[in-house]
Amino acid sequence: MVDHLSIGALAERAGVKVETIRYYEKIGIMPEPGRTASGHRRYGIGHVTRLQFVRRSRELGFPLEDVRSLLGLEDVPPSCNEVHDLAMRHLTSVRKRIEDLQALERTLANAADACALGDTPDCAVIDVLGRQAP
Amino acid sequence: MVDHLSIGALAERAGVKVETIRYYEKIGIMPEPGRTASGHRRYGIGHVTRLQFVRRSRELGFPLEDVRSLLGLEDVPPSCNEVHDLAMRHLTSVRKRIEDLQALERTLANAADACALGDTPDCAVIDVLGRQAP
DNA sequence: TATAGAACCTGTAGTGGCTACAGATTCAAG
DNA sequence: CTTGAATCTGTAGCCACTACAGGTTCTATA
Repeated sequence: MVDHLSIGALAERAGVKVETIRYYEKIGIMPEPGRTASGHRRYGIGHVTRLQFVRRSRELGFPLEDVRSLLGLEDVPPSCNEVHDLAMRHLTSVRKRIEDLQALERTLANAADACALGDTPDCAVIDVLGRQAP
Repeated sequence: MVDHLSIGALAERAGVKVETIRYYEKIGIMPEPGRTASGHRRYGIGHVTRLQFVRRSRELGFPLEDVRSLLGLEDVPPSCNEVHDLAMRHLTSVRKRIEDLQALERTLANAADACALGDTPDCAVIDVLGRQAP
């Protein structure tokens, strides 16, 4: 079975933009596909699966370097333990980002509330921004 | 009173890196300061206040374009209403990011849990990444 | 006063993860 | 055969810095 998908068809199937596919190829996340006589890329089902994997990993917030590891592009395909570790490290950083954003959300919401109530002489938001500590 | 702070002293006082200050100057967030005869920048208290405002705004996640507005660098200093609107729009986007990250966190945590329990034949994390929908 | 090393200067390139564009070629439908 | 869509390559831009190179100047100590 010969690869028959154009880059556009692959893009549609995997839910990724054409330019992104070419970018992934350039940085080695996607393998160089076959070409038609005139130079157009041709893809097969394996490429679809791989690209979907990459997309899903990205949606879950893994940086491309992690995706590289997950795909086994560094040395060998990673063991389940290695993958689990990677996922846990990522999970930790996601949780940290959530906490940071929640703190930020509270500060912002408080300032905006005070502003709406007009209980500071000037603008409460500007007020908060001008203060030293949160 | 003459400006007497070096860029390093300003950086320390405002909690911002020296390079960042020069960058802010280049893009017009910070005004061009006075210079010594030999060309070193000299800053005053006003610069400290302003830079702290910028830093705090950035810590609260406002993009530099918003900071520009908040500082009144576009046209006139913004009214309290305009600031409030800006803050609310930003708050909405922060809340959206929190929700997205929380959904992501659940998916990741589930996969990692399944992995730890070993209740999928292969690696549960890889499994999740390979799937179509969340 | 000599000197070492810290701090400063400018300008440029790199980061991550794409996205957008320019200018050319090729494909597919009518 | 023609037209318009898709593809090709290569480069520049996005955000908000950060890092570096290669130079000058300041400051503290001997």
